[in-house]
Amino acid sequence: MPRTKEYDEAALLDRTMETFWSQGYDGTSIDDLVERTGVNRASLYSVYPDKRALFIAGIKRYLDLVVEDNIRRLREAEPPGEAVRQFFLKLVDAPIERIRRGCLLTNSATELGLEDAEVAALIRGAFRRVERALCDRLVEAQKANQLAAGVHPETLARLLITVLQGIRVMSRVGVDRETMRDAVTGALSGIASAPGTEPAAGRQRQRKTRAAVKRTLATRKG
Amino acid sequence: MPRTKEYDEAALLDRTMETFWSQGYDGTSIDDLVERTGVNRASLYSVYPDKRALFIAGIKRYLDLVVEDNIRRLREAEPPGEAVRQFFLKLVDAPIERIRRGCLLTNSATELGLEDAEVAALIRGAFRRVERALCDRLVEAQKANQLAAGVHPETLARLLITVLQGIRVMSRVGVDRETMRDAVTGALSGIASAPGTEPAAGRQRQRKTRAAVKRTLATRKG
DNA sequence: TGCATTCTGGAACAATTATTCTACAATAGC
DNA sequence: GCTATTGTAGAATAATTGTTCCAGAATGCA
Repeated sequence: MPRTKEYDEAALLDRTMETFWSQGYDGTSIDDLVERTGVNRASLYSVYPDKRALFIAGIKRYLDLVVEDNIRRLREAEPPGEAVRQFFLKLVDAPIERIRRGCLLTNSATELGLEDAEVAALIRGAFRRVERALCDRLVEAQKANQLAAGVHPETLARLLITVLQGIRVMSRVGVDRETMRDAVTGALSGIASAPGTEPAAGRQRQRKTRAAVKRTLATRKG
Repeated sequence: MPRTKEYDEAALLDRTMETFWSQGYDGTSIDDLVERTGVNRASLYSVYPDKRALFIAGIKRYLDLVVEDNIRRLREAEPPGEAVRQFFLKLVDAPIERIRRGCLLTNSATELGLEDAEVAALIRGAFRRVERALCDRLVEAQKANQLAAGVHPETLARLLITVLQGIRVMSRVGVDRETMRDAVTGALSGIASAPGTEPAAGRQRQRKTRAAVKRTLATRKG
């Protein structure tokens, strides 16, 4: 009986997610969404009761697509130590536009805080899922002798999600890659960098080459 | 000749800073500022040309008060390793309202990104100042044998500002203190916890007591 | 006591906001 | 082809936004 829809629901979700991701919650107007999704105002409101619902749908889309994809990458790469390492190196070596966008969860966390309890819970849940995935791989890495025996995987995993969030903040305001790479290097110092290699005792690994130190000092002046 | 002002400029700045800190840039209206500062709209506009200028004034106030105070604490405490340690422990043990507010710089970084180049530069500058202060103390700590010789202070300093930002994100959405304390513990694992004590080799220090592990596991379920 | 000058309170304005409404268009089954 | 039903386009609404304006109030110096 009804007239058929002219828009694609998946595409609508993707565009909604992207818009909130780039512009934030307050920074995105319904008009923006109408324009970016190509879907009419009335149609938007026929599916979602209000702006907040659209936002939550965008967040959930982000969880399903971006976060789950990251977790999959983390879980599937081998060996485990290298999976964790590559996960963080990719973070700072991503294309510049991707870096500048940051993370929808990080951006929403600071923008909304605990103002919206449901959103906050979604964000905390995602942090936990990533933490758990990191922890699992660190346990494996330790068994495979890619992580120093004295390290507590849970503690390191919690350091790592924190570093992840920190990187996302700094990358938003154009902090240089070298600084972020150093942060990652420091955080990963307990993990063997070459597969199967005995990990260096703790932070020994993070000593720089002379060239790297020079680069760092040069950056200082700028 | 003129009529005397009825408001206090320092108080105006403080209230402006606090309002943007709690509510963000987009989340704060001029009406909010009029109400919270007690200063009339016309008076506000007679001193600052627009909302953005008020915001930048608030940011600068934050730099002068909060950031400088943090840096002073970091620079003056002794011994150096303990100064760094206490700096981060205080961060996660702060009163709950303080925790929930997060950091004006972190919040602004994710909200505005590079949209406003001047704001972004102010934020990056502050990050750099803190990083430098951390680095200086780490160099001292290393000389005093409170930091393992193999650790590169600059690298660790960069890890630490990143962790600082990450904590500020997670504390906004109510991540439990235990998680954040673990992150800090992990980040500080190379620093001797008792003054004058030989630092543990790298991450050895972060092994938990049995009680702490139990607490962690209990948290998992909730 | 004036008068120039600055501050203050709030009205006024135009733009933008989220949301609702109304008129119309397109389809599916009769 | 009619009609019930759903989608669409955009006008309408009411609230809020940042900003400007104006009439009056208070001061310091002549």
